[in-house]
Amino acid sequence: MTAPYVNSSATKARLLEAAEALFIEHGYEAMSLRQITTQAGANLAAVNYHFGSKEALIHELLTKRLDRLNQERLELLTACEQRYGEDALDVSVVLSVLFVPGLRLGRDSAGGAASIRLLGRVYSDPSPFIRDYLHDHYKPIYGRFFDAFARALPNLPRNELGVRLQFSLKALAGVLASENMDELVAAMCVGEAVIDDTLMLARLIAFIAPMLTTPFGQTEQTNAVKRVMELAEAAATTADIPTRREPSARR
Amino acid sequence: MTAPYVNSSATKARLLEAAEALFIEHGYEAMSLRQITTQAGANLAAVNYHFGSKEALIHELLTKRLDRLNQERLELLTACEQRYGEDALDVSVVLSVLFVPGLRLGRDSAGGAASIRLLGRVYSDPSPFIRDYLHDHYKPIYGRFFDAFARALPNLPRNELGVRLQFSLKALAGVLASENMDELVAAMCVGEAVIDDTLMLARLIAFIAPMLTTPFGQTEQTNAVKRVMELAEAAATTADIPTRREPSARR
DNA sequence: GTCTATATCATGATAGAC
DNA sequence: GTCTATCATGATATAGAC
Repeated sequence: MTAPYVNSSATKARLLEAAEALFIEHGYEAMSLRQITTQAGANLAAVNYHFGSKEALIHELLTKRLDRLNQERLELLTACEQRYGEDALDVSVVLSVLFVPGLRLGRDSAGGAASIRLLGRVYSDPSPFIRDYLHDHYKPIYGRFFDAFARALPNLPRNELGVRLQFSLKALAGVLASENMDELVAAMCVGEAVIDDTLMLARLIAFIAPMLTTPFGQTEQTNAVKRVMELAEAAATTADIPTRREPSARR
Repeated sequence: MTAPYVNSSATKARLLEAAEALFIEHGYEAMSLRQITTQAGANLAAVNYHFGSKEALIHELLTKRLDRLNQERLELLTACEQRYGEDALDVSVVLSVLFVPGLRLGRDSAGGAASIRLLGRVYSDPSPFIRDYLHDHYKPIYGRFFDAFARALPNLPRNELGVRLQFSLKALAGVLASENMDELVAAMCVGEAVIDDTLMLARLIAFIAPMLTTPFGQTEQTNAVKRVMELAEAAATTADIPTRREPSARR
């Protein structure tokens, strides 16, 4: 019911399809109207006729995908809270709520697993147009999920949670944007009986969750950094002045 | 001694400086020769005269920075192994060895903290030219650090270590590429007496290390994913067909 | 409504005067 | 070494034929 876009010609749909593939492959700046139209078997001017501009095309493309994605995320979070209780959700569950709709998005698309890379592209595309779009369209759900994480991590100050969320999201963006996600996923699940979506998401969450849940103190890391810094300083000085005897060494 | 580049005119140095700033700010594709030359106060043809092409300019820029950076990383790793013993290095120390030279790189550059963003740009730039460059110039040090991590994590199979390293590096790239690294770092260190490099690196390592050290099993995450998936399926079916009883779903 | 042809602009690169 | 002038190419966007 409710076909995705009703008032569109076949070429318009093909343009969206081609644009999505090229966006995933090359990013916003690097994809040209020529590539889009030739890959869609349409005329060069087709994009401007059907959408008005390149930006408008991408905007429609992202809106069609991400707005629905975020809507599903919100509904799923509400459903989880109603089912299990607001304060009973742990970090893994909230992360699942964020990731499961992304997987479902990839399911009904042509690309399949490639649609997850669409998310990675969007998160990491350097074009300001894409950044602004993300900023605007993620604001509404950010606060909602922030609260969910805050309840799952009651001992974490809100400042700290904000920082960790920022880090986690950027780290996730880096992971999703990778060229060879498929190989990574395959290698990730080596030795497992079946490579299904559940396992893949579980591994991804097992990878991201520790960034949020790891305890506070970093005295161990501070000591490590200090020791290495001392060695680096020593090496830098002895590199210029070779007449030195200490075992600190210069290579 | 041995000045970095001896046979260069002043304008060539200014071109490199301007190119670096623009590369950090906008990335490879988005920076134009016109921007570079005007910002350097040079003529439009200056880049092609001094370097031969835009690619050659970036290549020289990156080589000047990253090759030295990686060299310092290798030397520092060797120094650490000699000082503390090959099998005594833990994950935090090896990560420190990777990060400390990056910080020193930023120290003597004009940009200061901006030079860390140079690394982020390089890691996340979508241009194939940059990707190829990274691939070629990081191969030599990858094996060396892989072995170091393998000794620090003796219970981790090599397959698994490879996957986790790939993930960690991509996550790090996502973090470093962020537009607002400065704010993040500031927020990251809120409540601390002094915001120095040591503390910043310690926090970064405390953030990255858990991805490598977190124990194996993900049954908890698998359960979370399964529960959320069930709710998602249920929501999807009831949304379209309110009169349905089976939980198997049709989409 | 759709596509052909074209306009306008910016890019990287080159040739040649000085 | 540096500059001006120019090239060929590819970018987005528009006018107008059918």
